[in-house]
Amino acid sequence: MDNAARVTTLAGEPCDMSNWDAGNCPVRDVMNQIAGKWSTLILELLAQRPYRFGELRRLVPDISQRMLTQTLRDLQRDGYIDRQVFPTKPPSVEYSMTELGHSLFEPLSKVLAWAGDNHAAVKAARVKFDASELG
Amino acid sequence: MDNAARVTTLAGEPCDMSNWDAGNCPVRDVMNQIAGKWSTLILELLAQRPYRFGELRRLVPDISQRMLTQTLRDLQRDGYIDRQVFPTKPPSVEYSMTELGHSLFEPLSKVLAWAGDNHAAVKAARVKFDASELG
DNA sequence: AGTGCTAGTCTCTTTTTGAGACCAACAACC
DNA sequence: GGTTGTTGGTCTCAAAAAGAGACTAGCACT
Repeated sequence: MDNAARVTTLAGEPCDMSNWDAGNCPVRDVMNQIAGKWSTLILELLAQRPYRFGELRRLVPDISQRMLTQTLRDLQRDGYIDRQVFPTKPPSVEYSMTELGHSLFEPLSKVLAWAGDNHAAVKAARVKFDASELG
Repeated sequence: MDNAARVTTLAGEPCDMSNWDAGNCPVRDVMNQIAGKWSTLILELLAQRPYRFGELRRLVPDISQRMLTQTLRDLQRDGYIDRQVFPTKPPSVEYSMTELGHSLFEPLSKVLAWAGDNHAAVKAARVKFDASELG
């Protein structure tokens, strides 16, 4: 009943906000996975080439095995990466990016590039904000 | 000492992974804010036009006031949005997107558009994954 | 016989998030 | 002049998520 209850997103898709749950709004449903603390990092690595579990763990030193397992499974569930088990001894598991994953990573890499280019500006904004908080 | 300890990101910036903490790696430092559950939603709204606190709360029905306050303060701290207090009675607060915010939103909106375009494919992948889990 | 590698899982603790009450100042209504 | 509503928050407590680290099984190498 709010006259602003219906809003058009920049994606061009109307998004009924009075009925906004995670499964209904594409932005929330898709982004809630990508937005995980480790997801973009893993996607960035797998966009280059396939990696094995242990490699990823070593490349991202401060992720726990538990969260690496979970992040990989979530990304696999959404169709961004593939999991392939090789019957070596001990068995090894290789993760690789799917076509869907690559198509997501194309726009996503632009955001990552922005982050690299504007990291200094963001850090400067933080310093300024924190200084004004003290006064 | 790992021969893969140094990796080049697609952003073109070398990222020393043996020294990878949140403050050192631009991707992690910047993305960890954007990746919040509510951040992209708020950015999407503020990219259209300025909004007041109460408007945002009504537009995103299932965010708690606590998280809206925190998300807005985090986005403001990183320099993406501006907070302006008007001395009306009761005082009103308007949030608007800064230039930095708009420059971030340009690539980010592409990802959001991808989410809208590929929501069906992601949901299909989930159904397939969940089905194969049961078997 | 002992050590190490694989890709995880299980448990416990700490951090983050969510739900909801509470706040002060003023305006409008009755 | 007392009640109600509106503003943009904060505070507390419960629930959910994340981090730390021990533990597993099967096999290879020494």
